[in-house]
Amino acid sequence: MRTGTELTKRSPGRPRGFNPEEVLEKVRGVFLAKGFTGASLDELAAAAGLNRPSLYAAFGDKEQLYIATLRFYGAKSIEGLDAILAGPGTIQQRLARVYSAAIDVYTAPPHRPGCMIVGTAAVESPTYPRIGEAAAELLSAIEKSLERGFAASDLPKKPAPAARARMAGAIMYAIAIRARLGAKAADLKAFASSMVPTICA
Amino acid sequence: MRTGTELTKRSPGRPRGFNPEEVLEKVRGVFLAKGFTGASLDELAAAAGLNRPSLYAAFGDKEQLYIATLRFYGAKSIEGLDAILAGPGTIQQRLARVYSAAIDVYTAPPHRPGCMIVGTAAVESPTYPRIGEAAAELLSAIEKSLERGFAASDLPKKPAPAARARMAGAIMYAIAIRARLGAKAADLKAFASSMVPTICA
DNA sequence: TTGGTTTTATGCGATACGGTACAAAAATAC
DNA sequence: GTATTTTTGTACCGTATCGCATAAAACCAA
Repeated sequence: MRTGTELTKRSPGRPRGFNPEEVLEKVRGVFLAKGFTGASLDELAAAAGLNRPSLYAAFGDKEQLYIATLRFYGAKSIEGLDAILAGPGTIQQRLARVYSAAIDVYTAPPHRPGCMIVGTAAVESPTYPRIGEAAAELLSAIEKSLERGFAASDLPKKPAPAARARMAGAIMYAIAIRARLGAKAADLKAFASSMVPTICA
Repeated sequence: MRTGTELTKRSPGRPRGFNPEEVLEKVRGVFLAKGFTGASLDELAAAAGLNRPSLYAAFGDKEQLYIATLRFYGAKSIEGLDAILAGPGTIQQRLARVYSAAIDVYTAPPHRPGCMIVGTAAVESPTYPRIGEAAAELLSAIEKSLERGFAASDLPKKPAPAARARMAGAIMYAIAIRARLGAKAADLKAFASSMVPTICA
């Protein structure tokens, strides 16, 4: 590849040996399994395939790294949510697909991690308010996505799409909690299926 | 007081200088605010008003102390739940009272701690399976209590009381999460009020 | 080649943590 | 009173932790 075709302007000095987004994805697994306080920088650096000073230089301290990971994970999740809600089928079918996909992720072996926001960020909120704020923003964004889905559906406008979204979000968070506490995917899917008609009533 | 009137038979050796249940109550505040991993034995011992060896002798290691606290807290919560559900009024009124009381506790200053099970136990489940098991048992007991309330009500038997209880529990867990992430009590109460008719439909 | 700049890698250093050993204290049993 | 038993308090040990200091490595510019 010729230099002129490269869009990324290379700054002087030694280039990074890693892609920041790939690092966030690898680090996410550790935070998701162990939580913010339970994850050590050694584990995080090992999972990312680099050493602590590199992590530190790229993302700042552990709290900043966690928040960056949380936001990255949240953005990806909302993309997936929007994609399913914009897909084919009735709103009931799409909502059921949202829950099914979420439950598959939440109950993935070996850790049944649930959701990173609900399962790991919430506990830190009193001690690390910035984590709590970021998590609250993400839950709000998730409910906004659901609200768009309901608003674009043919459901009656009472209850309001925002009210349906709060309810649908609440069911999602509860599923995430129960998944992390060991609930079986089949039970969670049965519960979700039973809730879809109620949310869409 | 004469020795004969004392029901508790004193065993030989120096008596304890503390009441175990009172210690669990004091320790609960630290676990609730900081979580299991985030709470240090120094903080826990200081909150309990005793020193680490005494804590250790009475309750075992930190994990056992946390689980004892969690079970104690859960039992107290379920007592309160049963009491409200056995009180006067329609099931709708009683359920609304349950949520209102929970929200008052969940949003108490200064930490807005939410629920200990949802807010602090869930995160530890992958790393400390016994904590996860204890937490799952408590959620199950909470839903059993709700189920008893619905079964004893005059609501139609379809949906089944157990299904109503799962839904009511899910709403409770979601409220606990949002409380810990900073949601205002008024917003949570409005949400809970909007859900009561749906749960009791 | 020489100099400037940024990223790596090793390693350190101070602290905090969980858990326990050990001796003093406070009660009962004889 | 003496012995026994249990709890209490201090002090300690080994380890894990976070964050950084320092120097080598890898790139660009001239």
